[in-house]
Amino acid sequence: MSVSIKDIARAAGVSPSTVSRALNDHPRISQATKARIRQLAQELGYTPSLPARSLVTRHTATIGMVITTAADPFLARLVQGVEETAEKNGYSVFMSSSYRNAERELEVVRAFHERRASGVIITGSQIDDGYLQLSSQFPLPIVLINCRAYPYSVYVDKLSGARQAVEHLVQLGHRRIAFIGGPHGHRSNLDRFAGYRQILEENNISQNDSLIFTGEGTIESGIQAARHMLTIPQPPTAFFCFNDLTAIGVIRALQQAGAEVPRDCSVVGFDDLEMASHYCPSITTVRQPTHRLGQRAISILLELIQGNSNLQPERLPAELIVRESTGPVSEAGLKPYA
Amino acid sequence: MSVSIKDIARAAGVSPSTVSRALNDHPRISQATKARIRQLAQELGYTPSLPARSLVTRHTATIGMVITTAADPFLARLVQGVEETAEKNGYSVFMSSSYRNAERELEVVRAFHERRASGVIITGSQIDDGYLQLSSQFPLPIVLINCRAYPYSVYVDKLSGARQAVEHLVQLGHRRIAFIGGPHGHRSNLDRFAGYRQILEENNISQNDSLIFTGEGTIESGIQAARHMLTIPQPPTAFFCFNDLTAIGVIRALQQAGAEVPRDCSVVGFDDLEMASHYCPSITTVRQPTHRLGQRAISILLELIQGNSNLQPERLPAELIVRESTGPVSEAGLKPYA
DNA sequence: AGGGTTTGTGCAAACGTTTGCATGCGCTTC
DNA sequence: GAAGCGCATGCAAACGTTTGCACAAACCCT
Repeated sequence: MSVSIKDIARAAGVSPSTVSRALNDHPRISQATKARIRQLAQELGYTPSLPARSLVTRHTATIGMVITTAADPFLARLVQGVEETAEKNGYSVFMSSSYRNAERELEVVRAFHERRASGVIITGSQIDDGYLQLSSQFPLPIVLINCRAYPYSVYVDKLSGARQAVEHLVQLGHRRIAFIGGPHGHRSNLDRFAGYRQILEENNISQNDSLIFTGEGTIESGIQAARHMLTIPQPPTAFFCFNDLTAIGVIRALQQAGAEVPRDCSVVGFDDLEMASHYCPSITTVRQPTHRLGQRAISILLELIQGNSNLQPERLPAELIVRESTGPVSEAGLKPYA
Repeated sequence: MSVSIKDIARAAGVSPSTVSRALNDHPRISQATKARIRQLAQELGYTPSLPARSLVTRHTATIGMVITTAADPFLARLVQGVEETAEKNGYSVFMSSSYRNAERELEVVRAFHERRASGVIITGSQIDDGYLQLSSQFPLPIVLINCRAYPYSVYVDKLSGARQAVEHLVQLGHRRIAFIGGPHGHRSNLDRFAGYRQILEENNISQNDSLIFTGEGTIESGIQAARHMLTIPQPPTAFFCFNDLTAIGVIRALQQAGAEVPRDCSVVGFDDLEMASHYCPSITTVRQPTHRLGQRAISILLELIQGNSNLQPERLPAELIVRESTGPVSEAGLKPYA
């Protein structure tokens, strides 16, 4: 249907190869012919067919990106970081969502490979280093974000982020600090928990299992966590949450129970969503360098595409952002319901 | 680099066409051969090349989706709606972001066309019905979301949504209702404003220009709007906001100024972000049927792809969700600063 | 036993590009 | 004025697939 190089050739009275060369600015085509052909291409509304071209050049100039879901605030600057560098190197970036579903994730990677994408960047992978086994099925470069078990990856040092967050609470005088975790077994959750435990230990605070809660990283599960913590005999004076959504849920539930944050209880989130700085109270949180994360991911992928496979997981630092949701431990604190 | 149909043919001692037919389950290939070839394809890690196939079938099974930015909460269910129906019909959906930049939007559409996508769905278009002029440059089906000036589109009836919202405020007794608009000149903004004016008029409330504010649809601009409204002699008793982010900004600024929502002032948003139901107070807002919006957009696109061009813009209803941020008008109300 | 049908496979063209090589032409150079 | 050269262009193969047509072998029916 679309107009092809042959149509232009016919209209210009030259061969298809001349048209191709003219459009690619080949030195051995006369200026006159180039001008004429370009004019014609313009008039006929010609757009080259990348599939056809890629067949011979073996290059699609396409990067696939697997995201969890289109509305994840974590993606905003990350995708931007990827796109900026990709564009500079002549690649286009296309996204497709996995919904954190392993089957679907593989389906998406397969879709990219079928289209012969030059490489793939994956966030929130459910497969993780399983890709090492799948390399014959997916013989294209893959870079993972926040999976340090896979050799081609960038990850944020969440252990250090968690340490900073909990240390901040300890320095404010808190000793009964709840840990509201995320989906069970996830590495990023383990890192946060490890940081939490390390700081408690370093400060000779004994770990109290009733202060550990396994959530899902949603507002809803934050609400549940806080409500649960209000039922135990000695409620915590501070919450260290898996992410900002959880923190929002916690704050919400505490406020509904009549408590004030941070007067009666401190809350720390993780991620630094845009919302975190605008919530009421604004939320103390751990920021991941998402833009840089994207930049590094695409850089590693480009290296991989160029054949350099001598790479290691790259670590990026996390940063504590102190805002209004944390304050000195209070004497009153939370009153348990019952 | 990748293994091709020819490699399998060589290994199986048959011709490439037999391999192709075997893999496509052609009826005239013996079961024995099919089994042997499939086995081989599996072992060699063969994945068909869609670019090559599409060249002859003239079908890429690919839908492009232009989004504003990967983190727009508006996209969550919309993309899902698109993907579900697309998948059922054998298409994959890929997204790329325009950042609300006209130049970049065209670049993305061009990228999809170069890759011979079967069609494109665009949200937040800066070009709008300009695509009618560009149809020779982009001879592929395009469906716009929320642009009713373009014949192939689905849009939400924001006029009605705005009317419901403002009427709700009027029924609560409010008469000094501020309108905090979005980016100037946008159609969706005009609709909201029209609904606002209609309801005022129908209730014999004279329009007061000092209660009109042009914002940008961000939290920040909501903050500015509210701060400004606190400086005028007779502050509003209610805010009708362009979107939920603006509403959050407004609420935030009011609270910082010592006011309580909804006791001293009511606030209505637009969009029903997940956050809206979890903010404190939870936000009365207008919900767009985003999932349905996506479903209808892809359905129209599929029609278009099948050659049915006898279509009209389709309208979907908006729905008012009443929550905590609105209440009866108070006697005290907001006190102007100065 | 001979014609017809069915069954399984291969040949070759085509899709829209790119690109190495060949070719034809006009110009310079001795 | 012939040889050589550079310039502009065309021919044809190739990329990985699909598919109409041809073909050969095996089967069936009378």
